[in-house]
Amino acid sequence: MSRQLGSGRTTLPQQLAQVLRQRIREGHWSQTQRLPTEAELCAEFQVSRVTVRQALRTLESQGLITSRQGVGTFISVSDAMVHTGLQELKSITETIREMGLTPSMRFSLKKIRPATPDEAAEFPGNPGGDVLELRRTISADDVVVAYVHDVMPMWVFGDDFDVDDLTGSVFAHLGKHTDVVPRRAVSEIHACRGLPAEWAPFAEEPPAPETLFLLLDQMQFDHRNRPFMHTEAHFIEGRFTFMVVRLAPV
Amino acid sequence: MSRQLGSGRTTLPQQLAQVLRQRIREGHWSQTQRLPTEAELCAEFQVSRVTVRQALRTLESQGLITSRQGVGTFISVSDAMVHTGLQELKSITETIREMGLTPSMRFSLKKIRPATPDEAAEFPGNPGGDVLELRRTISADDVVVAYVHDVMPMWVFGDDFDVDDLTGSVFAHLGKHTDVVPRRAVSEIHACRGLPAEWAPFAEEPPAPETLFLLLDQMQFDHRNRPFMHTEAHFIEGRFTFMVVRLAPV
DNA sequence: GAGTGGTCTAGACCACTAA
DNA sequence: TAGTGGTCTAGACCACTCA
Repeated sequence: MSRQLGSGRTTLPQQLAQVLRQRIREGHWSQTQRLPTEAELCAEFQVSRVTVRQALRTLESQGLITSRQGVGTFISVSDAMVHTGLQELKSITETIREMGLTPSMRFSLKKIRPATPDEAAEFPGNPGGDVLELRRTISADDVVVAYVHDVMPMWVFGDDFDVDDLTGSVFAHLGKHTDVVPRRAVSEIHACRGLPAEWAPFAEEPPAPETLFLLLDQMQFDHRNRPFMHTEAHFIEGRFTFMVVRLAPV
Repeated sequence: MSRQLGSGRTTLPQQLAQVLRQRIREGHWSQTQRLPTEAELCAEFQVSRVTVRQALRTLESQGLITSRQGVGTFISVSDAMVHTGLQELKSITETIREMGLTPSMRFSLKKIRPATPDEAAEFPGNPGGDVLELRRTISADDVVVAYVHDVMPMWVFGDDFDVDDLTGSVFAHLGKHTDVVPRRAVSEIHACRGLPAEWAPFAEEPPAPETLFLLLDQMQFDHRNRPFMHTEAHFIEGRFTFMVVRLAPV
């Protein structure tokens, strides 16, 4: 049997990975824990082996499958739990959704202001020199999981931007109203006790002063390699599990 | 000019990435911050474009370069600092060495004992049922940075193993004396206050009870997808900076 | 329009595993 | 020995950037 992949905006390996991920989730191969051979996947989806292998490598880097030379390709998570690893760049709300929870978000600050000297250096080539500062509280199933502070240069939004347009996921807004496509982020990870003092005026449900946090301090870059967003996200330890799939150097 | 890559145990993209990394470090292209075109790299190293692109993708995932369609490929770190990200599987000592520091290690426990029921479930197919338990303190430039607890099934080492053989890096020992090749690891990351109580008999330079740690709790798998090592590493917050390069899904 | 990176193919050969 | 995944090539066409 042969199936037709679409010819849309996404790449073939991306589409194929999506289909295979779906089948794994649905338990298509749960009896044997084994996927079809690469040749069989080529035939079914009418794509080259390189394309199949790239899709499989994506799933492997997500920890879903592993291959053994001379043997085959196997599912490496037995249950339906599909963790999204930190090595993959996704919005926080999307990550929550993939965990099967319902994300929600409350903005406690949306402010356009001049960039500080540090911010001006972080975001070179920002005509006007203004930045948008956000503070928001993110919840999963109505339980607060993170306090997030973002700074973005105003070139991202263009001239006809109204801060009230920004209501839900920042990534979703970017996709709809701008040509900024997030491509990579560089994050530092820290352990941290208590929320920084500067949060005091903004945290509407302030955590206990001794609360432990995982701090993700990250700069995000778009498809043209422009830094477009600096995020400090404080995740309450224990309410959110971070995973990383680490692979040996190619 | 054409250069010959070796034909050794490593793949061509791997070798090419190594050469390019070296050149970046040496500042070959620091004037323009721009690498040769893909076609030029193909010609110089006598490899196909697919090979060149795979090497470039490796460097990109390490945060060293970025490409822009229609323009070129550019160096994305200006100074000689080369961070190794968490998304890459390396031994702790190697990571320390790449930061330009000198790693050292002190074992406070090396013990062969029967596996607990949990451990037996973690390591299926372990004839004899014994595990090697390690507790070690890792230092960088003689400053303690991490407390590490490892459990490994004894099949890893074979029959002629003497615990006294194990003196330095565990990964290095595996490479020399066994056929286990680390391939991937799945890590959970947590923030944590104080060292767990079970460390008390072993921590020779115990940290203050309120010390903040980043805990990496990881299971490592070898090239045949066998789980061979469970590691709980407590890193003292601030003495070690963890970075992750996060990429948008292919 | 010239040149760059982005995507995809068909096919070759090798290394490994298991029967 | 047959079948699997691992590696690599040559070449095609497209999308984007910039002069």
